[in-house]
Amino acid sequence: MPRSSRADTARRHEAIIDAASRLIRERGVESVTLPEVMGEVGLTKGGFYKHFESKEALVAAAAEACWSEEFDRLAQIAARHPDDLAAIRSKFLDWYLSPEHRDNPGSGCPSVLAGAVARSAPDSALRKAHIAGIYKLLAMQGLNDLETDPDERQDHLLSEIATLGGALMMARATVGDPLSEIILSAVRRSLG
Amino acid sequence: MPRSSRADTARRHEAIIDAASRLIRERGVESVTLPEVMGEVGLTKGGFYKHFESKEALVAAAAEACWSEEFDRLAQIAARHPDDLAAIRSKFLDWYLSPEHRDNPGSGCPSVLAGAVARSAPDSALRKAHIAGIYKLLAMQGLNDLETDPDERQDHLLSEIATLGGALMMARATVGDPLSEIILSAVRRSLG
DNA sequence: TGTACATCAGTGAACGCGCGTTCACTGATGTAC
DNA sequence: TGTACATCAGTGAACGCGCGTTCACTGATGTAC
Repeated sequence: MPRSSRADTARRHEAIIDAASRLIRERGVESVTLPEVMGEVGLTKGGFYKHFESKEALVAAAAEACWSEEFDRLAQIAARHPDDLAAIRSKFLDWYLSPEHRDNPGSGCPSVLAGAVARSAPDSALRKAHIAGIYKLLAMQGLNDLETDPDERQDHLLSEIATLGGALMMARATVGDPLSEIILSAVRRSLG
Repeated sequence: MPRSSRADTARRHEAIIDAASRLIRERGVESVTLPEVMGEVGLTKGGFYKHFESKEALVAAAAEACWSEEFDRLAQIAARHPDDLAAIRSKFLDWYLSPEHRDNPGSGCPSVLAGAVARSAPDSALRKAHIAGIYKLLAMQGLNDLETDPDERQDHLLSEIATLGGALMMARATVGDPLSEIILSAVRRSLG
């Protein structure tokens, strides 16, 4: 199967990113292999380098896709509850702290990538993509300029985001034990 | 260098666990290799299997060691402020959300292993060790029997632990950006 | 619209590499008397 | 306390394996006229 049409190539390019984005969230950056990602799209590994410069570049693109998914999800919830910020927040929390989200990291929150980001080089494309994602998330909550000086609303928002990410991580690490569900519902109640 | 004395062997066994525990927290379970761990202790890789059945078994032992370290740290802080629970909590939070802790995962909180735990088999020794660690941490805070029914103190404690883990994870993922320090201090203020 | 040719997405074999694990061997340690 | 022997922690070469990456090649797609 030589040379594909431009449309096919573009479609496959996106499919590679989508597969990587899902697999990486499910099993971790280090455990996902290029042959596996390419196989998922129906291609052989040799062709990978016609799409990306390296595995690192793919991982960064996958992280971006993962953040886009998160923003789409937020936008969808917002569209379902126009002009009702409380309902939007509540529905988002319900989903975030649900067993469904816990059990499906492949289509879940980009926070699952935080460990890999932390271990990546200071100037890695992955790190840049992840930080950009966090800034965009904050901007969507109305936090456009971060202040170094104490600011109650900013402190509260950042804490809440940390709580969500931490709760998801703990719930996933304790799957199989009653603790997992207890964490999800405890945090859900705490966040009101 | 054939056969070592029992004392040397026991000392090396602990050294292997300590090295693994540090390296795994720094770079992730998948990125740490057995030759590397053994080299750290001054041995060759072949000898590893006289100490552990597999890499998996070492990782579980390393997780246990990592939790022990955490409990020692808590005990040390407690010893410095006898009968002053507020001071103990405050000092612990200061340390947990400090740039020093953020920048030294190798000697830091076991929460850094949560991702690997989540991806490990349902009955893995690593998962068991991690869950046992969380239960012991809760017991130290006076939470001996978890309730499925709402309980304000329990909800609050679990949320706080989630917040700490999430904040550490976010701060590490954003190192190099002002956001990292902002997260640490915002969460520190929010937790009072 | 048709023809000639250049482009380049994808193939599949090959590259060097290092992994986790096994194994025959070594020789000081520990044990039995 | 001394001697003879079994034990076993550690060595280093080797195992099969699969990784990320490279490359010569293929032939339909896209372009130029």
